[in-house]
Amino acid sequence: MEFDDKIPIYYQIKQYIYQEIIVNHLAPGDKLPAVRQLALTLTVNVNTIQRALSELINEGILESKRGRGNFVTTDVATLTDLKHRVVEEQLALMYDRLADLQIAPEDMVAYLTDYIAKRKEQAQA
Amino acid sequence: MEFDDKIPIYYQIKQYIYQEIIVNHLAPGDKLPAVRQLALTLTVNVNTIQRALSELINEGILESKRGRGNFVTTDVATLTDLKHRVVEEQLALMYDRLADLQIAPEDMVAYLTDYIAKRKEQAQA
DNA sequence: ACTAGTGTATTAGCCTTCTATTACACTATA
DNA sequence: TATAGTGTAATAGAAGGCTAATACACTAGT
Repeated sequence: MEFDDKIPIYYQIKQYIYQEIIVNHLAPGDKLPAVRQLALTLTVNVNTIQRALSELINEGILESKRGRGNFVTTDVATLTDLKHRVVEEQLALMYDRLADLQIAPEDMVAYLTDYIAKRKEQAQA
Repeated sequence: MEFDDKIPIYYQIKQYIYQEIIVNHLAPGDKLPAVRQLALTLTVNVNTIQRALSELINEGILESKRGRGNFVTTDVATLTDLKHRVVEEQLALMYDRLADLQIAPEDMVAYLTDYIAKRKEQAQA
């Protein structure tokens, strides 16, 4: 996995796990890989994994069962909240950044449409 | 100015200056505030300002004139490149993040439109 | 020449993040 | 009951970013 060296790795791992849950690669009740395995896979230290997981546990996203593993919460309400929160955060980020660049809301849609067309072209080439 | 504590301050200052140039608060040839003044205004250390500025100088966005000040380059080509680069980077960021969340390109526009509508409502309230 | 305003450089210290290592605690199962 | 698999905790050290303080170098105007 590639990390942005401007943002703490533990923080990027949190966001990655959010993602895995949101796109249902990790379903409610699923067991996560063992911390040592995650550390190998992501080529980071166990402590860094642990830091990310412990925050997710505090947020109620994961549940830790000592000696057995870490599991995605079965509280579905928490997970649907998560999905809404994350998607909206991404939209807000982009909206605010483009607004800072003095792009009007109406124009943002046009910019995005153009950009999507460009990506489609590139994908074909 | 507010900074995101997950991202280096010097880096956020660079982006802020990009912005000021793109929206024409800083025009080609303009003199920037003195480094000590910028440090006061943004409530950071002079060294942090200096780090941001020296990178912008390396990138050809700014020109330093010792004893006189820092100036926006008069090379207009560099500045129009900058604008394209920054806007496209923001779009790419959002596109990739939403793609990671398994939102199809066609749906991104709908999501954005909805979000803009939501912001408009909030603005009125 | 002096002085005020400017950029630049260097040092020391603090904090956070990340790594490496070791140890401990619990669970399941052979 | 031993052992393998799991989470948890604690320490020490390296690296990067930020601050504070001081000093130096150049420019313009008096």
